[in-house]
Amino acid sequence: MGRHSCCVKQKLRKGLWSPEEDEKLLKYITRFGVGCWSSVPKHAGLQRCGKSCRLRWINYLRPDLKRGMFSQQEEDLILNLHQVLGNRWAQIAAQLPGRTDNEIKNFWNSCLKKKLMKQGIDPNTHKPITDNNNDDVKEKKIEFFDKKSEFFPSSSSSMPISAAELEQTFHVNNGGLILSSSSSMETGSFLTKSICDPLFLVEFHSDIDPIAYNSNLLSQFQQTGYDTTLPNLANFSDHSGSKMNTTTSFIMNEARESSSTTNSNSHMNNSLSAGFQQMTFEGEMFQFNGINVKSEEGCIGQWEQQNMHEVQVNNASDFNIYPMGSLSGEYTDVFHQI
DNA sequence: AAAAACTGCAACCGCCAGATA
DNA sequence: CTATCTGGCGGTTGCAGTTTT
Repeated sequence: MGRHSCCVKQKLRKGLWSPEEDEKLLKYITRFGVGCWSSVPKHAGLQRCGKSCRLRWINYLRPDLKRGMFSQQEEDLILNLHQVLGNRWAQIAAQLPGRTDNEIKNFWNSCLKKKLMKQGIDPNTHKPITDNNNDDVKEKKIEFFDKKSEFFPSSSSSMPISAAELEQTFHVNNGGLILSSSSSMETGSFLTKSICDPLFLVEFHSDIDPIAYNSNLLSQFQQTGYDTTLPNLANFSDHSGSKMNTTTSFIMNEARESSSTTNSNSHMNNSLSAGFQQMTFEGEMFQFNGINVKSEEGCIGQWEQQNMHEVQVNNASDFNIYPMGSLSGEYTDVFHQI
């Protein structure tokens, strides 16, 4: 009650730190280490409050800070972490070595937030911005900026004619995996679907053997009733931004209870009958969860009674893989014929 | 060239929880 | 048990540099 702010005392300096002040603080911390911040100003000869010293050290002087722009990988990670954690900047920063909560918060507010809004995504919920507030409405469509040539540089002559011709909607309650594009998604229409995933936000890094990853980390979920089938990651890109060149296949866990809304214009034959659904991708370019991929000739994706969805693809470009877990919500699903 | 608007970011503020007297 | 102190956190502000008018 009635507690004074730490900087209330008249003699304490405020505002930007001078190089001299930085030097004093750096010298002191280097020599004595981080301890009681309230005593630091006195011992270091600074006219600052302890809180200010702490902040200056954490956000600027700490030797392990990473400087410069955020990489694409960092940006992707922040987006995914924010989707799970919300504005818990300290927790997000803990996953990004060398970055501070303040830095990430600023980056979010000045850049990422605007980016998402430009894409028609609510930065708070990470869901498409809707015309109404009815949470029961599962299918939301967003029109994106017409920058098709950026995203599909090699197939401009066969661009989608309209969103109506492209979209295929269905609900999924157990997606099993989130695949997210590393570049911003700027064309076409998005549809949302529910997910509940067995893994919790683990990134694949280049130094992780994806096969070992599958076998080791998935085992703990196999008693939970989740179907833990995951893609063969050996041929997928790691998070370094390299591209997948080889033909590969993956199995996508699909809905436990699935329902679909078919669209006769779609290239997919997607039926609700008898619990068996099949999607055919015959050498087509399409997007899967924001990934720009091309299916192999004659490839058939099946969405069967067991709720499995298998698609063979090749020539995917620029994507990252995020297994997410213990998360119920909605995420974007995209199927585009190019 | 000058003023206004915009942007990025460092730093402050107030609140909270845990520790301590 | 209560009051106070301290560190940590997220929201916000204000400044300096840049871009636009």
